[in-house]
Amino acid sequence: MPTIKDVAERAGVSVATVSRALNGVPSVDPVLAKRVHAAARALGYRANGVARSLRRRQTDVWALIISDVANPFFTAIARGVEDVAQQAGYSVLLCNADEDAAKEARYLEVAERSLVSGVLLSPTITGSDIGRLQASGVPVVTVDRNLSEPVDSVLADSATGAFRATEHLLEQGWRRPACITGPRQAATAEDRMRGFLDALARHRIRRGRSLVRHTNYRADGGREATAELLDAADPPDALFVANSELALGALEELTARGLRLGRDIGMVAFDDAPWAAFIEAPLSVVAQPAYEIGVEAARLLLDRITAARKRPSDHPGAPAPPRTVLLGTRLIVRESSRRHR
Amino acid sequence: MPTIKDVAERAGVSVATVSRALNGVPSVDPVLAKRVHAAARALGYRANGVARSLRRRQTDVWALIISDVANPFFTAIARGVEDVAQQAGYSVLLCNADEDAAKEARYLEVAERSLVSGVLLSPTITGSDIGRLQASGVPVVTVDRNLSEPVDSVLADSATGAFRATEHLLEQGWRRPACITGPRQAATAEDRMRGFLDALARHRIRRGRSLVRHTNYRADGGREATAELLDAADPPDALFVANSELALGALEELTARGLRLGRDIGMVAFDDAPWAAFIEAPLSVVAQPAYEIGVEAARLLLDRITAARKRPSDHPGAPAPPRTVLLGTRLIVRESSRRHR
DNA sequence: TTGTACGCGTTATCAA
DNA sequence: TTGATAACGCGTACAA
Repeated sequence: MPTIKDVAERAGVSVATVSRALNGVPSVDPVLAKRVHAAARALGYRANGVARSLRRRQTDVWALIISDVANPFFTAIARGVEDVAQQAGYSVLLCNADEDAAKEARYLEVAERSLVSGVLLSPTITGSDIGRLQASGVPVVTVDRNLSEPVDSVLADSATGAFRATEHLLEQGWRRPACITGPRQAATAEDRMRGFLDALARHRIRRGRSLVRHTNYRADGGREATAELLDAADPPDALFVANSELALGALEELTARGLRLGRDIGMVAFDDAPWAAFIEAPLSVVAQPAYEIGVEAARLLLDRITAARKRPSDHPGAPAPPRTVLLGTRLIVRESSRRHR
Repeated sequence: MPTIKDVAERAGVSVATVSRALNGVPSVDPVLAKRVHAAARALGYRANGVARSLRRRQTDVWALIISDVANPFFTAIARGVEDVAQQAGYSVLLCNADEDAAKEARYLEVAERSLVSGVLLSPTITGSDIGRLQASGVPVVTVDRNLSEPVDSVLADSATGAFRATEHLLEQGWRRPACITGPRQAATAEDRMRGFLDALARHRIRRGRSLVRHTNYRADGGREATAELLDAADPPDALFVANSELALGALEELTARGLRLGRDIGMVAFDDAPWAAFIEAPLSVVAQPAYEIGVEAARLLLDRITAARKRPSDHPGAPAPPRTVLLGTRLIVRESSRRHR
C-alpha cells in the first residue's frame, strides 16, 4: 500500500503539501494540487485511516450497539441511523449485543478503544455503564431504552402504547388479559408492564401482577411464558405481548395447542413486524416509529459532536443538558384482538 | 485518557516494560508485572486501539458486509459469524450495503482504510470489486453469493433448492408456476432462476423465461412482480419466490386481491423466515442453513488469517487456492404449496 | 530482564 | 504558499 510519502515523491512535493491538497485545504497552489491528485490516483493511494485517527484523535465512525439484530424493530432503527450518518459523512459500525450485558460491555470497550466519534446504544439493562465513554468525551445517545443515569435518548412512549393496547383488549370484551414482557432490568419491559397494569387498575381488575410474566426478549421466552400462563390455575383469555419476537413465540405455543386468535384468545403485541398483517388472524399491534427513532437519535448525536468540536476541552459554557425525544406509538387494530364468537 | 506513559510513571518502570507486562510477555519480572497491572487498573488504563493498530499494522476486527440487515437470513448469518469471531478474539463490524452497490463500495473502502484483518461479504453484484483489498493482503470470504473472480466462499446450493421447489409445485398439480427472483447481477438470483427453469424444462413446459420476473430483493419488488404476473395475459397458478422479502411482497399483493394460498395459487419461497409457519396458509420454503453459513465462513476467514501470519510477506509457498463450501438446502412443505380444492 | 529509541502514516505547527 | 519536523500512542530491536 502506497503511503503519503510515495505520493509526495511522485508529485515532487512535500508530504505536508500532499496532506493539504488531499484534504482540500484552499491555500494550496492549484497546479501542485493537480499534480498531487494525479500522483495519488496513479499510485492508487488511499489514506491510512488508522494513522489519521491517531493523529486527529478521532475517527469518522459511529458505533451503533443494538440489543438484537434479529429483531426487525432494531434493524429499522439501524436504517434510520445509517441514512443520517452517511449523509453527514460517517460510517456506522453495527454491533449486536444480543440482549447480553457482557457482550454489550465488550462492544462498549471496543468503541472506546477505537476512538469512535459517537455511540448509539439500546441498553440491554438500565444499569449499562457508559461512564468511561462519557469521561473520554464520547457523546452517547440511547435509543429505544433509557438508562438510569441521564443521557440523550430517543424513546417511544411505551407506557402509553401498552396502556392503550390493554384497554383496547378490555373494550373488546376480553376479561382476563395477561402480559408477557422482557427482562426486569430492561427499561421498555418495565414501561410496557406499567402501562398494562395501569389499564387493569383503571378497569378495576385486581391482582394484575399475577398476570405478568417476565422473560428474555426472544421467541423461546415468549413461548415458555405463554405455556406457563395457559397452564396456570386461572388462565388468561388474552395476551399483551411486549415485542414481536415474544409474539412469535406466543404464536408457536398457541398454534401447537390449536388455539385460534380472535376466537379462543385475544392478542396485541408491540412492534409492527413485516409479517404481522399476514398471519392467520392478522395481528393487532402497537407500532413504534422505528426508522424515525434512528433518525432522531442520529441527529442528536450529530448535534453533540459539532457542539463538542466548538468547545475543544476548554469550557466557555457547560455542555447542554441531556435531551429526551419521546415519540408516539400507534395502535393498529387487526383481527387478533377482535372478539369473534 | 491515560496512556502507557502514565502507567509507566506510576509503576516506576519504562513504557516498554508496561507494554510487555500488559501483553503477557513471559520474560517480565512477576513483581514488576504486578506493579504494572496495579497501576493500569488504578488509572483505568485502556490501550489505545488506534495506536496499537498503526503499530501492528492490523486490527482485531472483521468487517461483515451484508446486502440487507432487514432480511432475517442475513442476520442469522451474522450471528454465526459473530459467535466464531468472539471465540477467536475478534470483533465484528456489521455493515449494511442495503442491496446498493455504491454503499457496498463505500464500506469496502472503509474496511481497507481501517485495516480490518478480514472481510466477509455477501456481494450485491457478481462484479463487486475486492481487488484492492486482496492486493493489500486482506483475506476476503464471500457468503451466500459468489463473485465472478474466484475467492473463498460459503454458499447454499441455490440451484438445486430451486429445482426441487419447482418440481414440488409441479408434482402437486400446479400447471403454470412463475418465478420471482432478484436482480440480474445477483448470483443467487441467477442460480435460483436457473433451478426453476431446469425444472420446467424437465417437465416439458415451454417458454419458461416468460414466466420469470427479475426485481430487487425487497418486498416492494415482490409485490410489483406479483401484480405484473397476475395481470398478464396468461397468468401463473403458482409462484416460486427467491427470498423471504420478496415473499412478503407477494403475500401483500395476493391478500389485496383476495387470492388464497393453496387454493387459488400455490407458493414456495426461499428462506425459512421466523413467520413462515404462522401465516394463514403456512408457507412452504426452501430453508438455507444461514447460521452455519456464517460459522463456516468465519472458519475459512480464520484459516486465511493464521495462514497469512505464518507467511509474512516473503513466500515459502503460494497461498492456498480459493475454497468453496457448498451447503445443502432443505425443502419444508407446509400448506401454501399443497393443492386444495 | 530492562530501558532507550525508533518507526508506524498522518496531521498540524512553525519558520521561511 | 511551502517544507521540515514534531507529535499522536504503541510495540519492539537493540543494547545494556
